[in-house]
Amino acid sequence: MVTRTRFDDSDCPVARSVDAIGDWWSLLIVRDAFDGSRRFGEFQRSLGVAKNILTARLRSLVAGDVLESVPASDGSAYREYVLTAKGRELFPVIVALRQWGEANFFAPGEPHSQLVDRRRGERLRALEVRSADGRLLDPDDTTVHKVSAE
Amino acid sequence: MVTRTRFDDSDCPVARSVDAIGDWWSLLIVRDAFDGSRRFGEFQRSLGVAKNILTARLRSLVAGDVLESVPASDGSAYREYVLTAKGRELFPVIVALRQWGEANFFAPGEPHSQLVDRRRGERLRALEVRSADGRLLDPDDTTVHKVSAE
DNA sequence: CCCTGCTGGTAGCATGTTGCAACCAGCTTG
DNA sequence: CAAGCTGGTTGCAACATGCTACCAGCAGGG
Repeated sequence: MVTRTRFDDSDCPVARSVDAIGDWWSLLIVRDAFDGSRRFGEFQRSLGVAKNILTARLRSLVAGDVLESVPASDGSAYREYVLTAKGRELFPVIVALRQWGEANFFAPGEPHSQLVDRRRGERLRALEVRSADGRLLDPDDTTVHKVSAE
Repeated sequence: MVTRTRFDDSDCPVARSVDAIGDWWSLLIVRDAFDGSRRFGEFQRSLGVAKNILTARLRSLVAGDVLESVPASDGSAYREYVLTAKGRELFPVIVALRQWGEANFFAPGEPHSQLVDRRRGERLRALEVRSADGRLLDPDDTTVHKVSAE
């Protein structure tokens, strides 16, 4: 078999997530969905992706219950793609990638799109990994357990 | 051109991040690196990836300054791959993906690897997106600004 | 030093996936 | 009712992925 390796049976949640999002177009589609895009054409113009690819990605995101296809809100006969509850839970993932990109791929002052708090127009606080009792954690402060059953 | 589309000149930090990490394997390599893997063979056994693919991914991660290649710590003549500072900053991304996967792809009680606080052995707190002044934010509480120069 | 195995790759080939462009059917608006 | 939008599908060419075989340098025992 030469198909792309799948990770949907891995016991690592990271692997299953990566498998579900499928590819990077999918993540950018989700980003645009958070940003308000709903229609096929909106995604297509925003991303510049080929339409057949977009079709395939939207289908797989719908199949994976990240997006759902609903009747258009403007009353026309077309359809719209909106995030499901599961899809909205990807918000921290997108924010984390955004903050990593901002910190590492832009020169100081270089123009870029920025996610801000709507109420005050300010940048967001950097994401923090914390323990159950609230201590700030570095990678070294954590370890991976195999949980066989609980 | 039929090469995979690149996003390294996009003005969206999410797109540049996606471009830098490149593909699924890369993210799993980074996950393993956080988990303590250092040697080519460790990554290869852990991921089950073909060696030519692993070679290419390691090279691109090194080129992207996510990993660096250093002399082996055991004194042998081989090399090891360790996360750079930039690579360690991916920690929230991995944690976010892990939490999303845990919440959405495992039946209750289904065995899976789990990231825990080393000191207390407890699961981590869920990541929270917060405003600069500390309010908890939903996706709807945020909006994207184009910043032309600042 | 010599043989054997381990480590970390490279080379070649088959297949899958991506990207582009062309095409098309159903809306919908003047 | 005709022209253009919307949301696709199809075909083809190029590239990426996966598998297997191969191979060079190190390591360790005898």
